[in-house]
Amino acid sequence: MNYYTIIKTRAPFDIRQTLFSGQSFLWNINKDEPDFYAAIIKSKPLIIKQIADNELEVYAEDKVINGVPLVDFISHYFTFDIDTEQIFPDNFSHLYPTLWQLLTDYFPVRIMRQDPFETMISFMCAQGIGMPLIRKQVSMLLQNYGEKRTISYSGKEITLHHFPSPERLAAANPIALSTCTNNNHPRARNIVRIAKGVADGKIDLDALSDPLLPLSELRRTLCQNEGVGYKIADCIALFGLGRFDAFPIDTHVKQYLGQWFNSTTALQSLTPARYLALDAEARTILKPDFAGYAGHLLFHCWRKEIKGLRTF
DNA sequence: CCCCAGGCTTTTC
DNA sequence: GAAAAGCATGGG
Repeated sequence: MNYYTIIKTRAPFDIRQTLFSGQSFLWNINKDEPDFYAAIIKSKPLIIKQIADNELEVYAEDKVINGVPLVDFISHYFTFDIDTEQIFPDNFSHLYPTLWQLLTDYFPVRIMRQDPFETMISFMCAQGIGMPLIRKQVSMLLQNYGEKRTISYSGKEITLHHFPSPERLAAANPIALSTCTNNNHPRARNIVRIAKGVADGKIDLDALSDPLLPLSELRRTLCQNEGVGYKIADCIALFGLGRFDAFPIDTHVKQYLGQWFNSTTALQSLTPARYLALDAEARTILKPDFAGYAGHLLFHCWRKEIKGLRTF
């Protein structure tokens, strides 16, 4: 870690809540020093330490990451260009004053522009299990299939792992990989299969990153893969493809749509048809272009404030 | 043995 | 076509 810089954000930013809001399962908190966060991003180790509400210390090996100056890369990665208070409609605070009060604690949370493949695999691990178990699965994938990297930071050696490449997961034995998927064999099979698709170029994540691609088409393409339905497809779009209009609907989102926004559809079981109906409904409550971004803040707020669930 | 946890696929009407 | 049942695993 021979390069170090300070980044100031315009609005308050909470990296801890951001990293552990359930959008990323890659970043690790060092148990001995709970104040810094480390991960390998674009093959480059990064260490980030929050020193004030709007100030970060960033340690890297280079001033440039993925061909972009470090400060610009981090600003883009954590979407510092987005003002999270402004992503809600103008009349939102008047329509839902009690909710708005709860939400103010969550404006320092940002959605990250994560790697598409990493997001795809991570969220395929997220069906019907709790969030701590999802973290465990992804960290096991890193340990068993991700390239190991040791770095030194403040006099200590820290071990990190790359997220496994598509080629590496494509070559994995599904039975062996199932130790990383909660012993769920079908899930392991689907992960290996989709990794092969990406490695072969049959699934073109760069093409899917085109911001002009209609959301419905993007979702339809992603759903052609076994193990990916509407919800996972929308998560890949939102967290991995920078599509802040994508609005993933899971059990928690369904619950808050019913409770906070009086959706009657949300009170019924979540069928594909109702998924699409709720998706349309959410766009009338939230700004369509930022429905998913706002939805993630609502999701995190709902889980923590109302359900009292832990994310790590 | 029950239910729940950031769903998806197959069967059935 | 769409609703209902089945699936899959660990933890409380």
